[in-house]
Parts: sequence; structure tokens; C-alpha cells
Amino acid sequence: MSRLSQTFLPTLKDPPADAESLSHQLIVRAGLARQLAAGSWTYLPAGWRVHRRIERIIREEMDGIGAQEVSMPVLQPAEIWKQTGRYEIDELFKLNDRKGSEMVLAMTAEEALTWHVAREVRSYRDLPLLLYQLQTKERDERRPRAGLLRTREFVMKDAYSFDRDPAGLERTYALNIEAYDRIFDRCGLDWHRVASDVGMMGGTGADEYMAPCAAGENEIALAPGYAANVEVASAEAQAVELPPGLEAPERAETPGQTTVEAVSASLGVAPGALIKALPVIVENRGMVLVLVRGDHRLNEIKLRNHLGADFRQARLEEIAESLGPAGFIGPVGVSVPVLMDAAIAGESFITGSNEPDAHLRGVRPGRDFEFEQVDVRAVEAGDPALGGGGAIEIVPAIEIGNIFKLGRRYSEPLGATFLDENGAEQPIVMGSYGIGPARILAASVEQRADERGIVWPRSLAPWQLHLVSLSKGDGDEQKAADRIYEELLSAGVEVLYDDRDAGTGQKLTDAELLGCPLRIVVGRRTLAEGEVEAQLRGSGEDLRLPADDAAAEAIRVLEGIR
RNA sequence: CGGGGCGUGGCGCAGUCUGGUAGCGCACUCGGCUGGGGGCCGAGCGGUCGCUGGUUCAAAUCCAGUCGCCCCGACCA
Repeated sequence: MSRLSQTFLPTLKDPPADAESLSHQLIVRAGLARQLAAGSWTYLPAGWRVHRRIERIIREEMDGIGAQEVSMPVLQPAEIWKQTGRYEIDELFKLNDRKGSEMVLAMTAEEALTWHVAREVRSYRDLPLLLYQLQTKERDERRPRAGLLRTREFVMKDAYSFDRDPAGLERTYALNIEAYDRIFDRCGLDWHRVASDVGMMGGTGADEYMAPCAAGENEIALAPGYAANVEVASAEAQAVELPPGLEAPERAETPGQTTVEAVSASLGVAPGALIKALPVIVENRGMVLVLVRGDHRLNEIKLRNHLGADFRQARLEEIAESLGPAGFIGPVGVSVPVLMDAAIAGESFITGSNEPDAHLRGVRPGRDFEFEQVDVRAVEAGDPALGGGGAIEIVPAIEIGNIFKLGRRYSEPLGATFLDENGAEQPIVMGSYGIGPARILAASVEQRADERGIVWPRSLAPWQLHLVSLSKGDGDEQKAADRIYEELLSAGVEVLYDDRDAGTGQKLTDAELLGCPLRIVVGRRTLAEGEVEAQLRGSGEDLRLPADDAAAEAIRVLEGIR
């Protein structure tokens, strides 16, 4: 029963003042959801229909790879989170019950599920195991933003795999990739699976599923055949013109010139002909001098991953003590280890001299200083992709799913072990696999909407068909529209029937705002010719259908829409 | 967590600087007209101006505190 006159679908002519992103504006305007507090959202009937369609696709594909659905509590004892060391996470909601016991609101469920598996699984015969749930997650976000894109409470599909060894994990991981690829395809998204930083989750590998859109919080580097989170992306460097080589480095006076721009301007060379020297203090290791090309930026995540340790910028006094005056630092003659980015290729660079107000020209890596070559620069738009795939493009994207190879990160602290064929106790090898249905919803709106409103793919649309009766009272149009509605219902079509006593403009603009794939309009003019009008929301294509056979014809048209 | 902005009928806003007892548009209700792109006319309902305290004869307006919301950045297991 979906008569609009009886449906709670509060549409807005104007977006609320606090909505910035496109999906935030349209989700509110189209009556899909309303905000209760910062990062807390209520789904209204139409929005929840979309959410449930996404959930259904996820369930079908997860079940299809042999995953089994469970449901775990959101309210969990703090103890297991302390055991894995995740109790310290700032984003974890913490509370006490009336007895004073420490509790948390779960942000994922590795601890809870691993705790159960530790008690129930004893033998290699019980493995592998792939369990999942669609359950509310809570996160004490520092800054919720952009409508449904970053909220404090949201439903997540979270799956966890339990294998006996890394090879088993690889197989399970590959199965999840297959399921994820199908899920995002079926949701009609433009998406990329990108290599990602494993971050503090630890583990041995991770991929993220990214949907490019303007409101995205992440950036991904794309080229034909290449996609990576910029946090870990690599590329060839764009060529730079270097000055002629010299027999030995030569001092160049650069009074007061402490920036790349100033030095390159004063010496008449491209910024890329300079070497930027960045002194950092590595945890438990001391100072290291990191070199990147003058026109490049250091990617701190790549450096951290290379070092395998945390680091910080050196302080001015540390630089002065070990190297020289800040702003004039270079690799020649220093006694600290030098890491040089691979993009520095050539035989004549400008570097700092480690003396005030002077640089060196004609510096040749290898001849004038020793170094370890590394890849630690941030890729830039226009860089040639590795392997000749064309130029890198950097686009904002929203993370709609991620998959992690966890290894023994959780099984060891929680004692999830099994006995192998030889009776030896082994820790279980785990993986975890997340998807945010709300982000799929928002990303779909972001990617497909036009100036009139949302454009749903058939797979996500709250209703397949939006039937509009332009008549009022009980004239012939009303009767025809009623009849078509009943026929569509009995044919099993999900139809929203706008039977309201409202103006034409309001009905048509609401239909365009809500964005169902096919709109059927029953109006006096065309009905007089024995026809009704059909419009495809995506393409804007207009069709006429015979009024007598409108339901069957509409279903046929619908089946041709993606 | 750092920076910025905003809280006045359901929504969008004016009024705040310069204190004098709250207004506009939309929406909503009723009546009438209209009936293919948010139409017209008329009559209405609806607000302790986020909250607390202070100054004052008098506070939406000035002062202090506090709560909430948005944006940028940082962070994001």
C-alpha cells in the first residue's frame, strides 16, 4: 500500500541551511531521512526502503559465498576490548552500568565474535568459518559530517573469517573480494578497489572500496589500470629540467632564502631541480634525513610504513645541533642516515649547504653523499602511472567498504586457537570485511543525482515506479490511474501512487526529487488520446503508453532500465 | 582537539550594532476560485527569541556562563 496521500514522505522545496553536501541536501529534501543530533539520523520510510534494498543485496552475496549471518550485541563488556588493546581508542563509546561495570558500545565486533569462536571452535575440522552481521555500530566521532557520510551511529555489515593458516585466509579473502565486487556492481556504483594502508588495525594487507564523489573524505589516485589510496599510491615522477652537471658541488649564495620558491627563483632553476631535506626523529632510532624533490611533498604514511616506526619532525634546535641552520639543510657531509626519494633522478641538484645563507649547486647523489633509495613522496595529479598506464588523476572518494587481513591480531590476545591434525595448538588466522549501507546510499545519490534531484538505479530505488495522477476528484483520469495502480500492485511492482490533492508542479517535481526509475503520468490531455505518459528518470526519455495496457507496458519499459 | 560561523513559529530568514514588549516569505488550517510544472483571493492557527544567571524602570537586543548545530583543519582501528 503506497498511496502518497497516506505515506510519510515529507519533501522540502529548499534544502536545510546546514546541509552542504549534495547527498545531505537531497536525502533531506526527498524525505528519506532526518537528523536527530550531530551524526544521529532517523531513516524515514522511503530512506529505510532504500537501506533495506542495499542490505538485501549484501545478504544475498554474502550468503552466496557461504557466509552465515549472526547478530551480536552493541552493548559489550569492556574487558574483551582491554584484552585486545582497543579500549584506548578515543572513538570508542565507554559507559558504566548501574553496578559500575565498565561497558562499551561496539564500533566493530572482532572482540565479541572472536571471544565466542575461542570457546566454540576447537578443531581444524571446525574451520574455515565465515560469519557476518548487519548491526548498529557506534563511534564517538570527533566531527560527524556531510549528512549520512560520517555519522556516530550507523548500520554496518561486518564479516569475520576464521582460517587455520594464511593460505586459507588468502582463499577466504579472495571470496570476499568476489562478493564485494558483485555487491557494488549491483548497487550501480562507480567504484574502485584500492590498495590501502593497514593502519593501526595491523595485519598483513588491506583493500578499500572507494566510490568517487565530490563529498568524499578520502583521495584516490586513478589511472587506466591503476587505483590506489593516495596514502599508499606510487607513480613515476614528472620530468624536470636540471642545470648542467659540475665536477664538484659549488657554493651558491642565497641570503635569507629558506624556501624552495625563493631559492629556485634566485638561482633561475625549476623547483624540481632542488632537493628538499626533511630531518625527522624516528622512534628508537634518532635522526634521519629524508630527501624529496623540491616540487614534491612527503607522504608521511608511506614514510612511516617504510620505517616501520613512528616519527616526528625534528625540532629547530635538534636540526641546528646535528645538521645546521634550518632552511639551509642538505645531505652533503652529514653524519645521519639519508633516505632519498626515488623521484630524485639526475646528476645536478641544488641542496642546502648546512651553512647559513648558502646552498650547493651541482650536487650529484651517490658521488656527493650516500643514501638509501625509498619511495616516500606523495603522488601528484599528472604523474605518469607505473607501467605506462597514462597520467594519474586524483579524485575525492568515499570509502564504502574495506577488507582486512587481520592475521592473529585478535585470535592471540583472546585465545582463539584450534588443534591441528598433529594435535598442536594454533592461533586462528582471521580476516574482517566491512560495508556501510548508508554510505552506499549516499554515494549513489552523490554520483547519480542531477539538477532535479535523485536518480536511483533500479536496484536501490525505494519504489520502482512513481505513478502520478494529475486529476482531482473522481473523473476519468482518477479512475484510469486507480486501475493502473491496482494492476501494477497485483503484478507485484513496487509502485508509489501520487493520489494527493496537489498541484501538477508539486507532483512532478516531487517525483523528480525522489528519483524513482520510471514515472507514469495519467493526465486529461493524453488520456483523451487513449494514452498515458512515461518518463525515464535517468535518461529523461519520454514515452507514450496505451492507457488500457499501461501496467503491462510500464513493466516492460521498467525491465529495460538498469 | 585548533580555527570560524550560527541558534528568533514546521522550513528559510529579518530584527541584535543604537534596549521600549516580535516580523516577513514558504508551509499549515478554513472558505472560494483554479486545474499539465510548487497557481490566485480572503480569513486564520502557530514563537517563554537555545538555556541559566546578571545589568536595567524595561533585554531577542548589553554582559557572563553554558548547551546545541554547521563549516575548515587535525584525527579517523
